[in-house]
Parts: sequence; structure tokens; C-alpha cells
Amino acid sequence: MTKPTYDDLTGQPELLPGLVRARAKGKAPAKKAIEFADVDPVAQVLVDLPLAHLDRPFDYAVPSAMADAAVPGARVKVRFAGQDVDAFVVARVASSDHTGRLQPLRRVVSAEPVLAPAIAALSEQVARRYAGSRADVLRLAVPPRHATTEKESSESAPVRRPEGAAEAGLAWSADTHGAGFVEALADGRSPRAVWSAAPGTDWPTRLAHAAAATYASGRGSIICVPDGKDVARVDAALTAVLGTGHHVTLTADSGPAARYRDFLSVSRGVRRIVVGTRAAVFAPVHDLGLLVIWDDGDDLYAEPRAPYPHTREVLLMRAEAEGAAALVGGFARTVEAEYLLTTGWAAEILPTRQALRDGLTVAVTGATDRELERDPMARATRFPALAFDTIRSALADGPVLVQAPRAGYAASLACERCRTPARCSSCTGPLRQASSEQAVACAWCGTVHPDFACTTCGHRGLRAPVRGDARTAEELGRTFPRTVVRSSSGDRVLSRVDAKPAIVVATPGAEPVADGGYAAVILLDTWLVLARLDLRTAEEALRRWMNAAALAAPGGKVVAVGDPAEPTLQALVRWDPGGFARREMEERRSAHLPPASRMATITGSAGALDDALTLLSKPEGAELLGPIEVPAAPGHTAPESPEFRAVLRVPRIHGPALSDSLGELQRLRSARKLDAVRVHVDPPGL
DNA sequence: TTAACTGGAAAA
DNA sequence: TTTCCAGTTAAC
Repeated sequence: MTKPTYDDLTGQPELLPGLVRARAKGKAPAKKAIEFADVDPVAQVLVDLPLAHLDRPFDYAVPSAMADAAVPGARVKVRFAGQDVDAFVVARVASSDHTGRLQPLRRVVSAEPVLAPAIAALSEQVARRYAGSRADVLRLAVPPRHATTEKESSESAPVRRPEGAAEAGLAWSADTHGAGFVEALADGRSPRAVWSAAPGTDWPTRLAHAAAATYASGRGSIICVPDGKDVARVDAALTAVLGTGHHVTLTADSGPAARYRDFLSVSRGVRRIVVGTRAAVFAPVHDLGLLVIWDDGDDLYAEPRAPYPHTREVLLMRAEAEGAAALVGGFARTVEAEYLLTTGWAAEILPTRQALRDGLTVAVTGATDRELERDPMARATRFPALAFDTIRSALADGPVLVQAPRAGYAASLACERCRTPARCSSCTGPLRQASSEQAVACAWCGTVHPDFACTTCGHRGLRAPVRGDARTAEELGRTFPRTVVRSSSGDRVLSRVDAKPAIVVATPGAEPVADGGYAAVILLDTWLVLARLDLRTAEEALRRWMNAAALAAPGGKVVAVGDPAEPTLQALVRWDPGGFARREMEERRSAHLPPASRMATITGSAGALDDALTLLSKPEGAELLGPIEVPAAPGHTAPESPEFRAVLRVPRIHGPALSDSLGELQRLRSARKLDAVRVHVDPPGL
């Protein structure tokens, strides 16, 4: 039998319903008939368009010249409504359900199958859960192509040195059920656990051993960590445990060529252990056996681009879909992780009592709220005697970490006499001072205010009720003149300090690791962290404090400056992340807040939001809150057209129904060309 | 970007 | 009733 030609196919609607004749315009003669692939002449493709109602596969005819290159996962160009658009082939099939004529694929960009079937399936699940489009998810999951890099072939992995379960089990023996977890991994099973690590735990090494145990069973792993500093730590630990050549790091800031090269080494199956930041959860690891997320409470895991998926949620979906093991680890515990335990989805891994006893001692010192009420000046004592003495005596043994919750020098300023917050006279922004040498200026518009006068009482002096890390470092330098004071914050983050005595002032999340651990850890201004009015304030505060306290050496001292009666500080003293998460969850349950409920927001202009709410078919048991006007972001003057936001809330069991109706809303809205609204499922911090 | 569809008006 | 055309819509 001869190959079917274009003319043959037009006459065979059941095979390829009426293919469009590719005719040259005007006087040029009709093009020679195109031949189509004899095996699976139809390609199902996902087009890269922002229109929600076009978020489904479309069928195209595969010219025989592209028969071998247009593999599932390949990038192609297709003619879509008269325009050339990028698309991914998701499948090759024998025939199409489409009743109209099929257009031929325009071009195969590359035969490299960059969209693995598992990731195509995951992107569909993620898009559905977050009421977004697959095109948006794929943009997060598949890095941009780098042609030069693609042409170089990936070097193959070295022969692996399989690590026995015994070695990994030993590393994990300090925790109850820890050894059992890694033995199960080495055994080819897929356990799921929430791990609350003991202070001082060398967690990168633990995670490296878990990945090595999984590797020994012939499977790959993905380890997600919050930032590049943590990627580097786990990278070093993996190299120490497995040597080089087995794992790869995936971070956003490594440049397009390196990023694509590393991605290809994973998608080609050359490397099967991945450590990276939030996008790593989409890495197409072959034979995936284990997914790990460390410190899942870090807000860096909340993707800022639509449809705003959270790494932990994607990771849990993927573990379930691919039958892989899951490990949600951290010093602190999120309410969401606790929820996995209450539903029985995951088991708990905890430090043994012995490990906790050997850990550290936490003391809280400072004014109580009652004392502050009587004398607001009591807060001016940032370094109570206990904090002072602890720093002095610990400096004999090694470095001391001082956590200051705000970056900068004078993070906010107020009138020295009447305490009215100092505001900019032109834009009402807060005034700040960047260093002792620099002038007082507005944090929003930058206007310099050399001769400030209080608008309330006319006084000319300023005080700094909130001091940044730079001011703290300066003050400590004066107090301990012969001591090295180092600073780590913002874009000047230190990853490591040695064991020599020094004072290290750091903002939360920027704390360097100390060789052998810190002799003492001081947590300043705890009241400031708790002053935020946010759903996660207490959870976030405890997480920051535990992460800093965990850097202390075995038996190290931790001093928190704050109110000893504060329950969140008490949870730190008892080192009880589980109990704290259980209480938080109970409070959220009674307040109908996540995770017992599922919430979503719809944001847009007044008219767009109005249309959207009319179009929305609310799922069973849904509550609509608002809409209310969205306040302008700090530093920005009110926009010309103000935005409004409505909140939807359903009991958790109706979460999928909520996602589906929001997805349907976006498809209807997009099909009717109504003004766009942003939908955010599980909005962080309500 | 453009082919296919829609509905309304003109022709028969 | 048929044909033509302009504006709309869906998009393989």
C-alpha cells in the first residue's frame, strides 16, 4: 500500500477529516500535495495561549517529514486561527474526533521530548486545582529552550555506588521512625511522613541519605528547599554521600543555558536526584521514588505567577499520582503538614526524647505585656541583662547569632517626644534612615527630610522604635568593642561562618550556618514579629525562631527577648512544633479558616468582578465574602481604577468543586471576552 | 489572522 | 424560498 497523500486523505473523513489544501496565494501554482505520516498521523497538541477556554488539546495532521520528530513532549509550531503559536505535542494518535479539517503542523521546533507524560498530567491537575490554565503551569514547569545547549549531548552518569540501607538508617536513627522510613525507601516502598527535626539536626545530610536510600532502590528523588543558600547546602551533602554525577541542582538564578542543560540532564534520565527551589517540584525525574520539601512554611514556596501554585501542594499531588514517597520536613511545623497527620495521609517522624534533651535550652526574658502597658519605655530595653550576659559568656566558646526581625538601620522612625510615626510630607510614606551616615528619607518616594518637624507637636527630634539589623550590629559593635560583628541580610547574605568567636547579626531566613553551631542564639524584638495581623503570624514567628534556634551547637543557649507569657514563645521553650500546630489547626477549624476550609479570591476592576460573580455558579456550601476594595500596596499611590476582591469559602470536602466552578468561570469569561479577573485558590495570608 | 457561521435584507 | 453580504465567532 502506498503512503496516504493529502488528496487521498481529504476523501477519507474517518481517517483525517478534510485536510486543508495548502495553496500558495495568487498566481503561484498550487503546492505539491503534502504526504502525512503513515503511523499515527494525528498529533494532539497544547497551544501556548492565555485564553482559558482554549485550554484543551487540539488535533493537527503530521506531515510525513515530521513523522519521527513530532514525538509526544516535543515543542512544535502550529497555525492557530491564522497565527503561528508555540505548542507541545502531548500524544500521537491514529485518528481525530474533530469534525472539521485538520491543519498540518507547521514545524517541529525540536524533537527533544521536554514535556514528559507525567508532567503533562501533573500540569493538568495543578491547573485544575488552582483554576488556571495548563499553558501557565507549563511555563513554570518547562524551562525555555536553549538551542546550543540542546545540541551538546548530556554526559552519562558515573557508575553508582549503591549505599546500603544500613548507612542511611544510621544517619536517621536519632528520630523515632526515621530509620524505618529510609529502610522503606531503600526497599522500593513509598512511605509518607511529616518530619519535625530536632534542633541542631544536620538536615541536608539527612535528606542526602534519604535520596541515596531511594537511589539504592533504583529510583530518583526531588528535594525542594526555599532558597539558593539551602540548595548549596543540600548539593554539598549529596556530593559527600553519593559523590558527583548523580544529582543536579535546579535554581532560577543559574542563567538560561545552565538551567536548560541541568533540566535536560534530568529529562534525559542522566541525573535522577534533583535539589532545587520551588520550580524543581516539576522536574521530570525518571522513576521518581521520593519527593521532599524542607521548611514548607517558607513563603518562597508560594509561586508569584499565575496560577499561583504552592510547592507543597504540587509535591503532594505528584507523590500521590506517581506513587512516590513524600517527606515534609522542617524544624517548625505548618498547619498544612499537621493536617496530613490528622487525616492519616502521612506518618510522623519525631526526635527521640534523648535527642531533644541533648538539644538546647531556651529562655525568654524581657518585659511582659502588662509591664509594657504600664511603661511603654520598657520596650526600649532591647538587651535585657540575661541576653547581655549570654552573649558575653558565649563569646568565650564561639560565634553568637543575633536575629533582628527587620532589615536596614532605622526601619521606622517616630517623634521623639509624642511618638507619632514620622511620615513623609509629600506622600505620607514612612520615614527611614538607611545608615548612621545617611539622611532621613521617605521609604516610598525617597524624598529626603533633613529638618523633620513632627506634624502633631512640632518637635524636631526622632527616635527609632524599630531598629534594623544594621543599627543592631552598630550597637553591638560599641558594646563588645573587641569582637568581630558580622551582618547577614537582604542581598548580602553569608552562607557560613567559622567557629571563631564573633557576633553575627542576621534577619530571619538569612542566618548563616556556623561550623560546629552557635554558642548562643539571641532572638530580638519578638513582639515585632507577633505584631503583624495575619492568619499566619504566630506560625511564621515560631518558624523563624525555631530555624534560628536550631543553628545553636548541641547544648547551646537560646535567649528570646519578649513576653514570657506569650504562648508562641512558650512553644519555642518547650520545642513543641506539633502541639503548636495542633492548637493552631483547632483555632483555624473553629474560625472556618484553611486547612479545614478552602478559600479562594477573585480580584479585578469593579465591572470585571461584577461580571465574574454573575457568571460564577457557586458550589454547594459556598460563602461569598465581600467584595471589598483592595487597599493600595505600600509605596504605591492609589491606582486610577481601584481593584476589588471577593473571597469564597467552602468546607474542605468541597474544595475540588470550588476549583472547578472557578475554572469554569474563567473559561466562560474568556470565551465571552469579558475583562480579566485574577483567581487565587489558597491565597497566602488572608 | 481568517474561515466559517450568523442573521438580516434583497431578489425572485 | 434563495442568495448575498457584513459582522461575529471560534479557532484542530
